[in-house]
Amino acid sequence: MPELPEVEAVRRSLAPFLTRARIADVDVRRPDLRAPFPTAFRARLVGRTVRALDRRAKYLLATLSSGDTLIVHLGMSGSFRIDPAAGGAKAVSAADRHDHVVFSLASGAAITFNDPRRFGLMLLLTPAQLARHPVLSRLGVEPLSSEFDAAALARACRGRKTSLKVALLDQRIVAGLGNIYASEALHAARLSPFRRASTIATASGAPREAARRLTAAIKQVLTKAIDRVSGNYRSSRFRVYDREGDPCPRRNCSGVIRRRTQAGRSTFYCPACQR
DNA sequence: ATTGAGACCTGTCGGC
DNA sequence: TGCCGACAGGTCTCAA
Repeated sequence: MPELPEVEAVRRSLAPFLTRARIADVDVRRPDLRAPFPTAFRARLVGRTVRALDRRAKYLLATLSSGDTLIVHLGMSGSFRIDPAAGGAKAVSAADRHDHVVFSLASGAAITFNDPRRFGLMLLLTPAQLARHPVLSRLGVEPLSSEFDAAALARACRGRKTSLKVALLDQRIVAGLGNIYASEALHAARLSPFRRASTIATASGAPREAARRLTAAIKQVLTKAIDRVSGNYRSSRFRVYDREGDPCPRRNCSGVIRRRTQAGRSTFYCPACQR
């Protein structure tokens, strides 16, 4: 499920339950996610209050009253389930074999982390560690922030010989884009996924027209996706992703969506209107 | 320094 | 029905 829009939707759904909540208990059922669990994980969480729940790229960051930050990455298949558990009558949902961590809150609510593929990650960092931890310090600009503009994208792509699509998946270039929205944004910007990334910038790194279109497309695609995923809106999935063989959804384009592999991942694009 | 390939792990789907 | 390969929304590590 998780690229930036999905992670943001998860953040929004969890925030009302977690913000200012006290953690009453933590049950780690499977500690073997992508990285080993922090030592004393439970001891450092129980009794703490969650001050804020934020997001950076595809990471969720829960700031605790102790000053530590709990970092969660959903990997490919991670999700959270909320059991509001109105006091007493335990209407707790059935346990699943991929329920790996259960956070019990003082309110009686339970927040369960489920992740079949176990590519997810949990870290517990002190403020000093947070400031320099590689998973965060290597991330590029947040695409929905005002810092992200055509100049920033062009600078990041300058001199890059990889394809534009592969560059968009690089979290150092745009933090939070994944395989679906990279394809979607390139289609919206009418840019070929196979172009060299460097072609959106001049030799000195200044933005070309393509960089402006791509920046706007990324912001628009992500913003719409957050609305859709958050359930504010129901629209029908994606314009090109997983639509091989369908007609191009662009008005006045008679192309057909194709699929090709780049860096081991599927890219969906319209050969007629993406240049 | 970049870049691509492979690895991690489980589930699902289509074809035979 | 059962088996098998291909594939899946992510990221890390390693070798060229």
